[in-house]
Amino acid sequence: MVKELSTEDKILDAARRIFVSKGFNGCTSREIANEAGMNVALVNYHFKSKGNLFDIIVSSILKDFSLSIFEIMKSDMPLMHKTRIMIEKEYEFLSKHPEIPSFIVGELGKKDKNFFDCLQFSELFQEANILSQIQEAQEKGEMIRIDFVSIMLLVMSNCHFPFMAKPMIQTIHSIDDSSYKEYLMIHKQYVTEMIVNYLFPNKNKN
Amino acid sequence: MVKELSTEDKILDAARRIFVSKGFNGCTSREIANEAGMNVALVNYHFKSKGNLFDIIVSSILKDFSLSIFEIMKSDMPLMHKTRIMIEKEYEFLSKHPEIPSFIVGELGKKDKNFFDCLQFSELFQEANILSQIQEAQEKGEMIRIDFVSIMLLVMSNCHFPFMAKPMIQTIHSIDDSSYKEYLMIHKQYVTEMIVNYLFPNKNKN
DNA sequence: ATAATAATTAAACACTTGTTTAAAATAGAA
DNA sequence: TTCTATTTTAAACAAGTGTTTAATTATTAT
Repeated sequence: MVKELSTEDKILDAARRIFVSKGFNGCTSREIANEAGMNVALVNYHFKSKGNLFDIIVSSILKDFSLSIFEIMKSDMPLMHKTRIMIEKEYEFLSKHPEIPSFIVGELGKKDKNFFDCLQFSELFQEANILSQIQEAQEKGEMIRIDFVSIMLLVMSNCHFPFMAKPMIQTIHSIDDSSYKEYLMIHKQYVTEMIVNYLFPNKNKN
Repeated sequence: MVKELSTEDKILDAARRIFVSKGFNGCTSREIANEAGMNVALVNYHFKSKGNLFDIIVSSILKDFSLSIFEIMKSDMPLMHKTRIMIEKEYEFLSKHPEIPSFIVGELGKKDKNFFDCLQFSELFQEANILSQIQEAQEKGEMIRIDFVSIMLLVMSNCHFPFMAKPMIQTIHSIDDSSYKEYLMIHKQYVTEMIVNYLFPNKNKN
């Protein structure tokens, strides 16, 4: 028993698939309508324009993208463990949505509109207890002195880039999609150890 | 005294600027011709088509992109120093061409054609003495056991991503281009220490 | 059932796209 | 100069673009 999606949801699903894989300028309204199995005019009937539809998809993606991270930030875990889990969950999320990093970098960088504003990072940081937790760990000497945004940049660099670099790495290694997934799981271990060792140099070995 | 470029070079320069900042589908032949200060038909007279011009630009960029790295690989330095210099030079190159990482990820990932083939990585690795150097360092216990491509992925992740993430970080930090450049220089230090500490855990502190 | 509203369609609209054509301008060689 | 080949231009071309219109179908409320 397949549950039938509403017309709007069908369009949103199709639009997300196509926008993510081809970009805003790499696809047409008709292509999205066709993927959703319906007429072109319906896309503009339910959503005002192609640009408006794109904005909706982008907000949706950015929301998904930031949700898992902030859930972990808010959680009540020791900072080192939190860092490990953050990397773990990020690889998990990106394994399900591997095109998102390339999409964000490729589509959101060159637009005039700034999509990142809507994320309201600062407020979310305040809400999470992560900032005071970092300060505390640094005062105790458990963590090196480094600002929060740099930490996030280190984590994101090592989580997102391996997914973006897939075409290149696959060419070098001559491996298929399945083998690349395995390769990513090994790389995740390297990344976790590297970052944790760097941020928490005095940690107990176990 | 300004030296006048040839028509073809003027078109190539304009095409590179526009392709890099807007992508293949984000710009038009007329836009490129206009940027070069000439007629549309001239672009197709000197270069067969928009697609052909794009291919030429991509090869040129990929060549620049891989050149500096391979020069360092081939050089006669101890492995740890080589790693430091590689990160240093990569940040230097990307500071001059900050849009290249986003361009490569955004444009080369979704194309049917595989642009990375032409780089012939394997042959270049053989030519450089880096592989045997790594093996030697690992047998001596100076370097952890990790394959070369993973090392490169670690280095590239931490060099390229910070340039791609510029729009996002600037939004979070509310900083201008100049401050972001300073921020990158600090981040480069973090990255260098983190990677070198991880790859060469028994190194002498100085 | 009937009227009113919403959803869907095919067709058309005005505009931009990459590319080509044919004429004009320029340069070089005889 | 005159002839020839190359370079440059304006104009046109067919195809594709996002969007709108007007007519048709489906749904809902009375």
